[in-house]
Amino acid sequence: MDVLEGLNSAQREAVQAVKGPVLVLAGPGSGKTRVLTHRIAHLIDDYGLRPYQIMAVTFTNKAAREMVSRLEALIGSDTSRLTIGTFHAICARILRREAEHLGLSSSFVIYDTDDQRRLIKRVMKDLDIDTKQYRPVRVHGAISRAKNDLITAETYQPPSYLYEAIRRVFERYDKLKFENNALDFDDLLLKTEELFRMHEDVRQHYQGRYPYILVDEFQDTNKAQYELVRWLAAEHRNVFVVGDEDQSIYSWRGADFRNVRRFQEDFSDAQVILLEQNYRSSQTILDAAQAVISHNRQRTAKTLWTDNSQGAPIQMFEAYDEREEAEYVATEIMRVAQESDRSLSECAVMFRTNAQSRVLEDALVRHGIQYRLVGAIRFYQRREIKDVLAYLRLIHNPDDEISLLRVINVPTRGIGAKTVGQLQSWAASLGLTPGHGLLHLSQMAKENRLSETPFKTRARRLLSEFAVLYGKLADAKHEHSLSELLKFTLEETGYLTHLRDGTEEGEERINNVRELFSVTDGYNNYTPAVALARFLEDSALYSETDEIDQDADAITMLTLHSAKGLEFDTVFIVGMEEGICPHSRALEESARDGSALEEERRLVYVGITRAKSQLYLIRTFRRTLYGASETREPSQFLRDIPTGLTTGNKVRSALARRRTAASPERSPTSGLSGRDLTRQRRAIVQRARERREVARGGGGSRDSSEHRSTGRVGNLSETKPLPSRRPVLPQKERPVVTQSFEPGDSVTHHIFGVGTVVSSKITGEDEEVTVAFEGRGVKRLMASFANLVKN
DNA sequence: TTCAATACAATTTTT
DNA sequence: TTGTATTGAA
Repeated sequence: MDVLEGLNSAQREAVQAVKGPVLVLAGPGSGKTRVLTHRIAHLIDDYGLRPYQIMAVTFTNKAAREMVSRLEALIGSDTSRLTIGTFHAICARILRREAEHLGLSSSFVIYDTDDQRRLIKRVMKDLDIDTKQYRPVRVHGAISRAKNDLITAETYQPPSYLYEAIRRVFERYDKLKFENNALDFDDLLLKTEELFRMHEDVRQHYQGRYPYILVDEFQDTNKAQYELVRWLAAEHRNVFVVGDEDQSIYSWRGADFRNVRRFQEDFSDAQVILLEQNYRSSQTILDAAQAVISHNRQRTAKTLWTDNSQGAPIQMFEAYDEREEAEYVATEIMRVAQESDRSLSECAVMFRTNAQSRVLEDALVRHGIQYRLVGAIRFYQRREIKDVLAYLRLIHNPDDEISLLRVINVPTRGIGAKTVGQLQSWAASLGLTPGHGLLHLSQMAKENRLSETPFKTRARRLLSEFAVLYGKLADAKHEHSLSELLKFTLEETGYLTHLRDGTEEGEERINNVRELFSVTDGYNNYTPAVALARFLEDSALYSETDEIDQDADAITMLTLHSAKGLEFDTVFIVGMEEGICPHSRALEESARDGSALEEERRLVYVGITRAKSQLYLIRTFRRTLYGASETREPSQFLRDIPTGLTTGNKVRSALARRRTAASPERSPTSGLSGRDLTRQRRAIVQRARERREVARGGGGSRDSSEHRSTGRVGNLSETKPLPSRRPVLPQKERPVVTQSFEPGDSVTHHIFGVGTVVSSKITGEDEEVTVAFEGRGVKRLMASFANLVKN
């Protein structure tokens, strides 16, 4: 198949510019992903490159996966040798291979934001730095930003004496992290850059290995990433970067769209190709987007154009308050869906802050509209998942103190701060990390040498019990498959029992943990040790931001940030008010420096350009924020849009608004006082939520797809369960409880062997069985997990 | 050590 | 208003 077929001339040019540096400036909806995949296909099919000579960097794992599948459809040849991934994933791989050059162990774990903050807090406590004056979050931000700029603890120059404390934290944080055999997200980039800079032979190896490099979303690279690209491309200079300054919305994470300019300076012979034809939006929408973004000063002007028709005017609406706003969105969605016979999946509601989603959810539930909330609480950030992962990480890497501290008293074992402190100093006195100290302790316990330790009776007992438990888990990693290890860990630690607190939330947490098995099952082909390492790596770098299932008949609710890269037929942007969009923080900052406001404008630009044919820009007259209700001003960005492109501009009088808000057709419960109305509505939402619970929990198939993914999915009905939204691995059937156990029953467990049932009780959907195993002690097991067989 | 009361702060989040 | 982190009593 001809990979050039169906491409316009600019796209074609970009695909065929094989040699030398190329910069593609790609407007929204201009087919840049298409260009990237077709270019790779061209390199392989027509140019005769081997897949392993190409490195393609994307910004999310999801984008990488998408590119692979598109590519496979395009060329059908083997893509497994291609290097496609995020900077972080590619760097992690390189670092593990080259660990020895940096004095690292290749089994390092990767600390996420949460781990980083915990460690920073600890460091601040150690250094006796006031966490009120210096917020750990801020300190972390400062350190992370420095690292993104390739600044290390040694080269960090405190901008004022206030920052001297931060420098000290930075130094100790890095040192401790090293002792924990861990790297944080930022280190992955920083250390790889260091590797290339300090080790010429290594650098040459990778330069030779990857003569062709492609980078997507180049406007969102930070300095570290920029330098990495520079090192890699220095030899062959076949570097192809794609970006759009106008869509740079992550500067607060260290991204610097000026890298686009920098690229043109550093590679002065770069071909610059503009993709200006928009295939996505109506003329009206494109015009509005251009009108908004043209007010930014720091940008290269572009001439976006489209062959698409003028399309419908942009619908403006001022609601009385956020409830009416939500109500309006819900009724409009129903109207649009009915009139145009479109799937709900063609609709999206976007907002600046996550806090805005709640009222919307309520309205959608009331109207029975199915929705998907992107990026609520991410699966891997859930407490229960992080706890379990911390156990596995500790099993993998005993030096990981952050993980140890996380789990040492979860479930509560009576090991508090004081005992932990004793353990730390005892281990330190032996020259061990606390994790290795525990392993040592477990050995001593076996040899009856606990009296040689300084711990007092209670602490000695509790600590040694935990040490023995940990020793057992650590031993188990060599024998069992990953899923078995996970199961063993859950059983031995009693973690699931700990979660089962009788609340529905507890059940949900248990289900989440169970969901982990569907992931670990995918690693069972590897040898145990490799499986554990791979799994930890993948889970650290994997975020299922939005496994958006395009087919599900549900609308999508998401922040403007997470909307980047997506498109919808109809888009609602709510909260178009000063203080929300642009956000008040940005307004404060822009008093000193206009760039914060420019980024807010880009955010709106991104939002607008997601829409294909219909756009709604909605604001309120009055809104309750942090418990206080205040009148609001329309967003300044609305003024940028010519009135000729819009409709519904009339602002009704305050009186009329109030009447609308309480009008009979909107409120079936009219006649009630405001408070009663609220109560009534709450009851309705509550009932709808309960129905949802029933739909998910009760009866036949226990598809828990809505828990598995990042976001929540609302309004699941019995008849239409959403398909699984975690495409990573196929879901395995959970063992169903088919037996019930009586005290005295003799049972067999595949790890613990033969035992006798002591007691059994039905809890929720499961059965909790207490069994005395011969020589292995008394265990409490979940019947659905344990696969107990009656003898 | 644990749990409940209280204080406090509050964007955005590709890794 | 809401969620989380810290503090103080049992």
